[in-house]
Amino acid sequence: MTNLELSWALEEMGDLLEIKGEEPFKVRAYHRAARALETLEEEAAKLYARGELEKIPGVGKNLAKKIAELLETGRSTFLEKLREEVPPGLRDMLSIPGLGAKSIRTIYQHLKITTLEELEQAARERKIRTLPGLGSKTELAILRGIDMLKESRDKVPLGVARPLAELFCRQLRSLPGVDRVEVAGSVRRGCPMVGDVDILVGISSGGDEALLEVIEHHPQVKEVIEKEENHLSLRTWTGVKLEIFVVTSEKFAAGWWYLTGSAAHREELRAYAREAGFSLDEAGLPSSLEEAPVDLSSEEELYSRLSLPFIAPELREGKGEVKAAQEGRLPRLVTLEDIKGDLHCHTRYSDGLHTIREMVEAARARGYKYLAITEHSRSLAVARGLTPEELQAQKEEIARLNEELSDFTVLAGVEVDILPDGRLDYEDEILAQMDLVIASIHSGFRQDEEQMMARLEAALRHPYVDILGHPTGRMLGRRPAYAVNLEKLLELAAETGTILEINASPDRLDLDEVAARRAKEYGIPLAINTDAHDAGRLEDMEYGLAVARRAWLEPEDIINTWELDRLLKRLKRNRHLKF
DNA sequence: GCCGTTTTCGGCCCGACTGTTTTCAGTCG
Repeated sequence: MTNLELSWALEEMGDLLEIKGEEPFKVRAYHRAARALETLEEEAAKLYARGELEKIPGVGKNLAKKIAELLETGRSTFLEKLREEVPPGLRDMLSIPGLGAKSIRTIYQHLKITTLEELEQAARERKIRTLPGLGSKTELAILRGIDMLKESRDKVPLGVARPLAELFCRQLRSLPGVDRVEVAGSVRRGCPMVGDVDILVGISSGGDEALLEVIEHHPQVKEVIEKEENHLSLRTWTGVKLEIFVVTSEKFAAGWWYLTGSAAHREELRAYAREAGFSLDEAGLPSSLEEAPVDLSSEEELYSRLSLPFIAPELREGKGEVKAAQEGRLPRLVTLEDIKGDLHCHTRYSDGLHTIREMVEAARARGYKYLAITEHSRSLAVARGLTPEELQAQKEEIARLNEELSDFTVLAGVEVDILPDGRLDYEDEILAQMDLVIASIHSGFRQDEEQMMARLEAALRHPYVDILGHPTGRMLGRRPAYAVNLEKLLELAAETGTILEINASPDRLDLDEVAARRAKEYGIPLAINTDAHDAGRLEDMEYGLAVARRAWLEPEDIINTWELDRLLKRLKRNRHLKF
């Protein structure tokens, strides 16, 4: 049994114990051990063979025994007993924001509901509000939560799908007879949530079954869903559906275009081609992977045969990109090479993992010219928000570091909380001394639109707030956006000159592409920030870029593509200064 | 449940917000 499977088993035990009403610290012990197993470098089976299971942090005598049983028999009597006591369907309900173990127990005891479907029906029939301790707000939260879960059902975040796709591509490339391997589909288009991962393999001679067999037995593969001569459909242990297609190399270019999609883009392009008098065969537009023509050298050629410039995969959504290409209005999309710095990250001062120096070194290694350190403010106690004194100390450390560095600038920033009443979590005098201020909402998510907008408006009108962080507060598949009126927010940002963030963390991607494109129409500058809590996560910039590119944004629209002095001049706080 | 002793028991992150009820329990970050 793999570490991941062990981790899932412990996770499920923890969840079921929680619903059962076990004491929170016991529940946490299971969850902590599950996380430890998930991130464990070595296979637990090897540790077990050496009698060293208890060396795993968070694993003691009891859990070691349960893990040992799982490793030996592939089953757990404890888990099976728990499943008998607690209907496993209740677990899904834990993912509904605002609904916890106690409420789930109440619902189960009174209504005998065990699945999300039954729960949704009960909520629609207004039965939840009749239960003790539950009311109409909880009922609404349930309906909203189930809606959100439905949207992300059978989908994984790009942050999971893309690394997995790249892993399989690397391994496929190393196989004999393979000329070329590329990611296609929604991963290539940079979609924030992905249903399946499409990979195209180009081989020198037809139908190599041995090739697909190797992949079938890859350790990441849990099951084979479907197997044909030139197509393999798999599910990985992490629940991702993988579609691998094999074509001969001369069909690769057309096949790659076809498989990248989207269906809407293919249709838009076909319609254009028909109208412009091209025959589709001549143009090389396949209507299936099998029909991919053999005489196409690249996607660029496909577009140029239609007298069009290359259309980047992120734009291929059938949202006017073909017409724009025809009229020469395609954007010059922002790329990683354009990015000169990151304006939102955390260090050990608050809830980050690394020191300022370590973060700065990582940013320099990426070729950046500047990095803003932006810790949490006092009220966010769980994230060890900084006191004014700690903030001052950090500012001094940053100043010392800047003296050392000749080719790089560290900005002393802060991510200040917008409190539920609209005030900011630091005094103005403190904010005035910072190089850069991000304001974000981390509490009071359930306020109604009026309260929320009043709060956001107060922050945007604040003279020292430069950037609004993760503007809608959504967490992909986990938490819906708070009650924000987007149009009003954009109007306010435009009016007050406040920069809006595209938070690049793959858990957030907030603003999303629709809002970001609207922001551009308003002339609002955007910042793509990773919000990195460790040095490695600075790499999340690529996910923010995917959003920006899908939003048709150009380097000019993104302030962290600008040189530092230009960026600083643009900040609200500096507009009165002369440089 | 685990862990580290103050070594076999007590602390473990804990305060704030929300909804429900009417003084507090449940949930969350």
